[in-house]
Amino acid sequence: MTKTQPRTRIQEKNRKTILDAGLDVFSKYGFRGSTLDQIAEAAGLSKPNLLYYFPSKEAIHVELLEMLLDTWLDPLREMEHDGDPIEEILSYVHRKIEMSREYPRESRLFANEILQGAPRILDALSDELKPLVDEKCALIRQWISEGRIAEVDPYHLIFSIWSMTQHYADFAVQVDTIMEGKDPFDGAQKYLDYLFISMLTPK
Amino acid sequence: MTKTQPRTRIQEKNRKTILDAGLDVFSKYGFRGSTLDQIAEAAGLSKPNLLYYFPSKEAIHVELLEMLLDTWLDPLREMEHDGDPIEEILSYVHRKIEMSREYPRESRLFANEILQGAPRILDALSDELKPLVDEKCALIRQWISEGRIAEVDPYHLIFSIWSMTQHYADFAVQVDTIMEGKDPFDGAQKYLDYLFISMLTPK
DNA sequence: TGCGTGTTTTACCAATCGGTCAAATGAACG
DNA sequence: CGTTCATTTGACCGATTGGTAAAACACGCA
Repeated sequence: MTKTQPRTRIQEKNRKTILDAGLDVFSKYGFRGSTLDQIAEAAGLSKPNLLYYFPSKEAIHVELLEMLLDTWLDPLREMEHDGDPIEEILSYVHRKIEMSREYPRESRLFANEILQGAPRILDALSDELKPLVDEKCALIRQWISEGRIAEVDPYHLIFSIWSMTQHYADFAVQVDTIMEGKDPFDGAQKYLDYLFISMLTPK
Repeated sequence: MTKTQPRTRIQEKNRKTILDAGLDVFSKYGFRGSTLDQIAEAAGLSKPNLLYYFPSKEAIHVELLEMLLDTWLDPLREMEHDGDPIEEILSYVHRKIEMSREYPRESRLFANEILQGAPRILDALSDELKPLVDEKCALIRQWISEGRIAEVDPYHLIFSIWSMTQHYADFAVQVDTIMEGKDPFDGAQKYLDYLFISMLTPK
């Protein structure tokens, strides 16, 4: 089960180059719509050279998805019982916004995979994502029962955080067309803060 | 500039069948990831037969996008100056939710196009979508200046409506995995009502 | 210098891609 | 019936697809 480690410095570098190029292409066109030639050109390598480092197109995609899932759920994991509930939720929103700003390609890669029916990630959604979401929803319900936040459906609360934050990465072209040059992220953070404070502060 | 009308009943029927099959395939795999063979099989027709009704793969895609845009903006157009601002906004949210429930494929087709950089729709975004959004944002600002809704950024307000409502169509696989069988739309509507009333009701 | 290992390229393959064409079929009508 | 036009099909095309094989190259090291 241990992953084969790159042995040389050049292998490490070229694998990273290929994965970065693959992220560029896959995040735009999805798995089926992407070609090895595109990835090869983006990486500045020849197509057979790609296949020297990865056994197949799918292997590149799978490795990208695995790397993605590893880090994608971290922000949610960090939402914990300790502090003030609303601050915990706002921090989670901030982390998600920051990820959309810093890693928009990863967000789009995920969106593309889900749009295509999540063929290579569905098991991970059931085995990793769902239990984590269930756990955090139980935490949110506890906050509600303690009267520390307003009574909202925790699942839809999480969906709304995901959708609004990832929207700025996944639909960046549309957002940029409408906002015309202005950076959307600062305004988004202020808006989302206000939104969740309004909704979650107990009456 | 007038569109060539189908002349016979059988043409009308087959064109509809092809467009429906194209919507199935394109909404899942995007333009580049979809093949004429897939569409032909989904339509129950032979590939050359498809090309008897449409000149090319792209022509099918373009016609789908044009049909989509025609109806996609209607819910926003209906948001008007007349009634109570919060009711107007909630009605818009309801219409958007209903479109995600009734036409999830159209939502995913749009999402795929935007993810791929909107190559066939970017002009329409600038020429049709942006002016409409600008107009409605001016309306929202007027409501704010009249003190009838809380002071929120109208652009991010619209983005948040789009993202949260379309999320239930675009990420249906993920939502279903987490909600396990339960219909998400009823809960979504209740949640979104509460969210926007909380946020928009003037203090 | 030569040797072995790791890396890259050239040439190539079968399968699939979007699309064409001409022939075959179907249906309406006198 | 025969004619005409709309429809469907099978055979095919060049380009592109993911992937392979083997030779060429690069480099460290004795």
